[in-house]
Amino acid sequence: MSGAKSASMELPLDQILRGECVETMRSLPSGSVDCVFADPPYNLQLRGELRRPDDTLVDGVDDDWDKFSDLEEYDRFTRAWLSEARRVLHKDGTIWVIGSYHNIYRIGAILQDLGFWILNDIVWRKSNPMPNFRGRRFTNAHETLIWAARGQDSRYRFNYQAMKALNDDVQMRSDWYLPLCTGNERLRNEHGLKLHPTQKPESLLHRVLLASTTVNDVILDPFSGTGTTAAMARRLRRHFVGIERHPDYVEAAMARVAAETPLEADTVQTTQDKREAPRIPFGSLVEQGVITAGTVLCDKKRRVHATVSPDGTLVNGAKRGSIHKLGAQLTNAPSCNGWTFWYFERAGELLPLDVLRQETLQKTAQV
Amino acid sequence: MSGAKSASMELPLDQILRGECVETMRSLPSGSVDCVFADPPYNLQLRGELRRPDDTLVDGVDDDWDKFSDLEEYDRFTRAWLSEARRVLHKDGTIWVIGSYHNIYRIGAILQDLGFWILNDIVWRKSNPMPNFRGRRFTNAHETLIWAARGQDSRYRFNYQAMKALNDDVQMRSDWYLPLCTGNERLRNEHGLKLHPTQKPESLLHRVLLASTTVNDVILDPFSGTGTTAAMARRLRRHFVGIERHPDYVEAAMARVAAETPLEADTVQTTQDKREAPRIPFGSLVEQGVITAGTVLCDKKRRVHATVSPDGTLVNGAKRGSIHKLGAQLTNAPSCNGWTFWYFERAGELLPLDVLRQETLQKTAQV
DNA sequence: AGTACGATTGAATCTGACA
DNA sequence: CTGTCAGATTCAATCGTAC
Repeated sequence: MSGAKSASMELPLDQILRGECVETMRSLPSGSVDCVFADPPYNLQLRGELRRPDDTLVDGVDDDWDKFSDLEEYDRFTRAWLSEARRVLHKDGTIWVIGSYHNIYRIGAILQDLGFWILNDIVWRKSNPMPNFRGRRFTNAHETLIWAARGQDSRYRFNYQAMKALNDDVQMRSDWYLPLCTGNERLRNEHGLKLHPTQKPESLLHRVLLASTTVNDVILDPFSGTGTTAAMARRLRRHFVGIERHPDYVEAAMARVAAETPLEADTVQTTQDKREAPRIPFGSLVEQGVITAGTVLCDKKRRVHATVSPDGTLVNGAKRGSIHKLGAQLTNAPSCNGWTFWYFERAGELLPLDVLRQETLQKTAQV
Repeated sequence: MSGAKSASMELPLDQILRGECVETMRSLPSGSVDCVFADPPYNLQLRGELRRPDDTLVDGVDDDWDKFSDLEEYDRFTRAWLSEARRVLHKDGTIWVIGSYHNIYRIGAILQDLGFWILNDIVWRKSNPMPNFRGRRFTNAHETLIWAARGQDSRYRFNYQAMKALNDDVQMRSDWYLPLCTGNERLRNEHGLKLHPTQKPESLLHRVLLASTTVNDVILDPFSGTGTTAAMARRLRRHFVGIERHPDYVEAAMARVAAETPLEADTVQTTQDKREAPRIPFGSLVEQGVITAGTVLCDKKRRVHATVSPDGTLVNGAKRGSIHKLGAQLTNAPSCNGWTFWYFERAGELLPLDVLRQETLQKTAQV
């Protein structure tokens, strides 16, 4: 993506801006960020205090920033910041919003109303959730992230192969199993108490950024908090713009970012999608003599055959076409990937054409 | 609960009523059912045909009942049936609604607007979801159920101990891992094709009814379909009222219910489901910082080396792959167990990766 | 009878570059 | 805007058939 970078010179890059989220976003140029990650107030409607079975008090979220008089006010607030976020987002960009059942249905509906196009909802399954102390409901063991493109026709980024690699070579699913942010990772004040009530784990942002952004992309976090998004952006060599109202959080987040060492440029690279690899026309392999005209190809089960022409087309009797077209035609399929359909013989072994393409790619990449 | 039973004499008990859902609900007395389970149209908005990589066609949901002109029409429809459902529901009753990201945010917001009080959202994690064939999104591997009381002050039923027993004596969480409805359980027509495109698994309704109703309670299902709710109600000795528009489905559902034998009253709460085997992808260790990107691994005799990438692949020169694939490649072996092949250094000692996996497993035993 | 392998299938908002 | 075409893309289960 990074179509957004041309406008990025006006962006205050790699900073946490202290200010109200909507007002501050108004100062940012339109279409200037590649991705938004937002962890807005949850509108938790806790009635009174909550105690554990041993009578200790649960430190719930009761900060002022999480208080809204009613659903309508929460909706107005949500519509305001999501509208600004959409303006600032590049047309091919995506947005992530995390929430719980208290607020995620308001968020999701308003996202759709504003024209965002939902791509997935992701369930963050907590390995160590807080138990339900009263035994009146199911243990609330997950939070929901909505991942949406700016619009229905956005050509958004999804690093499919990197996600697949991250999950032992099977497709990454919409349910993610990750622990809460605890221990050393959790920022604490001078009394050893948690600095922020809802600090998100780095592993969550690591996966979000790895899935939907690339190196040097700009990520906007309008509710920056302790700066997990910013820190992970720096670690993964992305850029960030954070917005945060509370000066203590701004300070803590910038210190955290400063302590973060970016990964080496060559180790931050992930498994590439084939769509992004340089395209090699089959004909160029014939030109380069990687495969010679006259070679007879067949499919894996040697049911159909074809001969390579000097112009890179294949010939079977009166039929002629690209490796894809002829493969589709001979199998009566609507389409065909000729690279994996056609095989050639080398040292008595049947190998797919794709092997030749990979070998050529590696040779040219070394230069 | 069963506070609803006084009014149940006017209810057509244990029948599937043929008719439109809103109109038919109007004929039911107010406050007369203890629980509602609803599986409304999802408004999928599929745009074209979809083929698997092997060129077979995916049989998508293209039924007329799932077509709406726009979100506004879907919202009107949703508000209408949820309003009637709320009227028919006893003041201490609860409602379950299942959906996907296409519709669940509309549903959740309207539930809240109408005064329902959300108790949990439940994630049905599918053990065998359909993959994402184009590699453009995460595998859509879950659906969401919202569980809500009629109002904030409802004294609703939740069978906490039964749920705990069902879950090996630990609190039941909000994420449920259950297979799709397939095989013999799936109703089929005379051609062996699925009778209904979206039949829900019995295990799901089993858990829903066991959690939130008691023997002899009345459950209303306004989108009855193949009658999974009705069948499970009968099996668990509850009563049901179904509503279904299509006469074929009404007939099939009633036959299905007739074939269902109620459990003996004393065995109703003994069913137990299997647990999921724990699996830790190597990539998740990178995400969680158990091992950091850039770390150099080697084999036991330090003959080959590789560097850890952020997506959990290993890199050696131009070669990249999972811990298993790269190990196999570098040793020219047909396969390789990367967990025992690769070693890292800790306190001057060379330890296999498997040590990290074991340590992580112990810390976060998956449910 | 038991095992091996192939065919089938599931609520899916499922491509993108270039002329 | 439309049209064309290269070419990227699947996991878990169940069921039927062959051996």
